[in-house]
Amino acid sequence: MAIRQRAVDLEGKEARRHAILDAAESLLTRAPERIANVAEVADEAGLAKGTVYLYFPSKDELLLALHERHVDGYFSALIGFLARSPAVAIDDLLEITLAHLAASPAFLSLATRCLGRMESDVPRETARAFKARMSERLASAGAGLERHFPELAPGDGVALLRHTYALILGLWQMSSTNATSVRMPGGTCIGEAFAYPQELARALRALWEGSIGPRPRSRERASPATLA
Amino acid sequence: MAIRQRAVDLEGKEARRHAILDAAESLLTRAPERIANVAEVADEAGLAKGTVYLYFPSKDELLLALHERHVDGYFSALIGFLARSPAVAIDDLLEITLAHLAASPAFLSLATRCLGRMESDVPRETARAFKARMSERLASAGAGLERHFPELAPGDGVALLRHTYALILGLWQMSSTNATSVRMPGGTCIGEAFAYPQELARALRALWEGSIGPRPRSRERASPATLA
Amino acid sequence: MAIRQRAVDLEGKEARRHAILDAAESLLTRAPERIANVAEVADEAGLAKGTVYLYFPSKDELLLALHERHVDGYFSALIGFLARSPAVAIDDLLEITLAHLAASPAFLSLATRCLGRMESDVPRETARAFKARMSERLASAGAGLERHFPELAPGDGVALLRHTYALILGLWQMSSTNATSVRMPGGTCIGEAFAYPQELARALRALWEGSIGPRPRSRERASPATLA
Amino acid sequence: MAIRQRAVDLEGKEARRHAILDAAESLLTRAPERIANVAEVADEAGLAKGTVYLYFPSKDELLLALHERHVDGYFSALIGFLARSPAVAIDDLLEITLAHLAASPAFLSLATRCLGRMESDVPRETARAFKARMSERLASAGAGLERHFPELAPGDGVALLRHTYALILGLWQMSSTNATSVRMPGGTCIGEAFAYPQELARALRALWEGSIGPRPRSRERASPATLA
DNA sequence: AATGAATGAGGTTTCATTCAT
DNA sequence: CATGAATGAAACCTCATTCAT
Repeated sequence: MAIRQRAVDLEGKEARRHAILDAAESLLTRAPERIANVAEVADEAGLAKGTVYLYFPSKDELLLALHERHVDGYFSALIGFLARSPAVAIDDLLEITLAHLAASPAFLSLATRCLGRMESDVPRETARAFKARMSERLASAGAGLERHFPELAPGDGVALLRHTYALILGLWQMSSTNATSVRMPGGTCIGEAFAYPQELARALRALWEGSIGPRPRSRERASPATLA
Repeated sequence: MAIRQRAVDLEGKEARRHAILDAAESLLTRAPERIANVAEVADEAGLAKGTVYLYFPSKDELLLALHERHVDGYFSALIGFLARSPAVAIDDLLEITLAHLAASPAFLSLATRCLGRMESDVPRETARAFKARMSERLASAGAGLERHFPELAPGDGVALLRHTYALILGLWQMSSTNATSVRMPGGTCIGEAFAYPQELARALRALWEGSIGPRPRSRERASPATLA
Repeated sequence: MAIRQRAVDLEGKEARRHAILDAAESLLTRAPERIANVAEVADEAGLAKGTVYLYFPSKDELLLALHERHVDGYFSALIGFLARSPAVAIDDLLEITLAHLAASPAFLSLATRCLGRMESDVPRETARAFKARMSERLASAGAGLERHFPELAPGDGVALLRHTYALILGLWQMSSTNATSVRMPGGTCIGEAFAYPQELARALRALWEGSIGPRPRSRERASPATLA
Repeated sequence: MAIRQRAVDLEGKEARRHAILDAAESLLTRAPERIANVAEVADEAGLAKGTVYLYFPSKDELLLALHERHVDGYFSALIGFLARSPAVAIDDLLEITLAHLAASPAFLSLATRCLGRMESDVPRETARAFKARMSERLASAGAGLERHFPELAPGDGVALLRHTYALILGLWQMSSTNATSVRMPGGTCIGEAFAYPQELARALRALWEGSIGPRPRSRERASPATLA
């Protein structure tokens, strides 16, 4: 009974934690050019400002947790797919990636900001813990990758995923100029800018082919799904 | 806090602008975990706070200008090297890249923060202008690259450089946790982290080989110069 | 700088709002030659700077609110008197006016500064709202005036009050030269200046007689109460 | 020769002084919602910032000098008219007044701001000197007025003018809500606001009639010239 | 546990004025 | 005389965090 009560409480706590993250995500998606303050997040979650601090030790940790939820979703999908599928092609991974970015419009924008803040404002220990969890995910997904691609020596899978994620991030930061979403109008380039999804597809294919050797492009997915 | 000399002519003004950037850079290098405020920068430059605002319209623009100076230095070196050299190997480019990062310890840290701020705080027009200048540099260096690598179709050079720079950035952000410099003690990994220079070399080589085909490694530069 | 008590209910909040205005008024009265900054006001109220901003959106609005409290007091007294008294003589109104100015030494000085700022710095909408509330008060008091003076056609009461207030303001501005209060030593003129209360009495009497016809001076109030 | 040279210099100085005032006036008229800074004034006058300080000891004194030029123009016109005309009617004075305000759109706006600043920021002595000069003008014009209106006892003319000017000022401050000019569209009232020229005419007539007795309205000038 | 009032450090920017050239 | 670069005081406001209720 006491245990059950505690479980209920824990469940309730976790649910509220997620509600707060949902609120932050919602605000971030709705107004991507700015980062909401704690009062707004609390308000959006239907809570008082102080309550947020019962669930997150600081605003930075809240944002980091939201970012981590994004990352988690992405890697879960990746790991799940690798576990499920008998055969995996590069384009499959690309598709999953782009689909995820389209589904979480705030992902890269938040990632960029979180990483920017981690450069200075986030406490060392917090950042370390975050990196550690990130490593675990990478290791897990990397192992899955290695199962499918015999070309990959042990450890090469993690590295490849690391490079992949680095490209996803870095390319976004070069393309986004207060860009609100990854949606591209018809996939066309405007001016000097470039279309993020197309460019990412291109870069990742080069990276992967350079890592595991040239792959024949799967015919039916010749052009990657346009985002959004 | 007396001025050393008034900047009367255009030349002197440019010199003072650079002196302010030098001051900012110096502070950034000395204390990488925080970003100095304008008063500190002014002080470091031996000027008054208001004087800084004669040369930069805002603190953000000051930081962006410093970042741009870094970028400029890197791409100038790249372009210069491509123009000078009869033959260019992948390892040459890698070496230049790593050398530059080692010479500007604040480069990637600042880049990360600038990009983080550009996601929200920097005025749209400022960010746009920055991206435009960045594009020019990329285009110039990309053209140089295409002259050396006949495998590259027109436009592929710029894209490759873009991907390169994206990797440099993204990988840094995955590795740095309040890391102060790219210096690595003996090149060994500590804990979950990974050695940035080695990892970057590996990733770039994959990217480049995936883009322009496999290259034999030049023998005399088998291992990239360790950063310092 | 500890708080005395938290303002939890609406009543307490209103009280705190007034406490802040009291603090501002106190500072203004004590040092009329300067306008305190927000930190000083907060300090005087025993609050933190930020707390002031919980009650007033900006410093200008704080000052305007104080000014409005002055105006409100004056017009309330006027309206109350008009409602209470069976018969009203010009000298009664004059007396109320002068008494109020004496009781609020900061009134006209603040009014002058507020109006000066409204000419430029105050946001259009703020100024508009202020004027609207001012109009209401004038209308209310004007109606009361019309009830007592049958000579006044509908609408003439408001106009007369408007002119009255204009004279009060304008004459103050011509007389005050860093004058701290309306107190005059013995009512005598010094140098080129003139005695504000006497001059105001004279001007208002002319205005009113020009508006509602000549009135016999009430004998027992031949000379207006000297201000103190 | 030396004298002539000096005279030329003095003339030149005076001319430049006026050029600076012209510049300030021009800016004030062009953008009435803000007060230009010294750099802008200097720029508009085709001079350097520092040069302005060779002709005016401070910005406040510059503004005050401009304001005084306005006042001077108004009283000169008044005095001139009183000296020239064999007979003077109230409407004549009203017309001159309104014409002047229309010709100097920045007059009252600047006056309001100057008086607001004099309440605190202007040095006591500067303000005193300004008031003294103002008194002289009033005395001179007041004497002229007394010559035309035998109803006025000695000293009453000055007082009447003082009250007149006070009404002009005070009424303006009650009407202007960032109003840019005294121009009124067709003389109609909008909302709670009132038309400054009409209201001023009404108030001044009441004041004057209360001071010198009822006057028959001159027939041909039944309605005062609309401003603009 | 929840609230939201209070805190106050923290940083940016403006601009009148000075003074070296 | 003229310049305009340099100064630096002055003031505002935000918002993450704390803590009394």
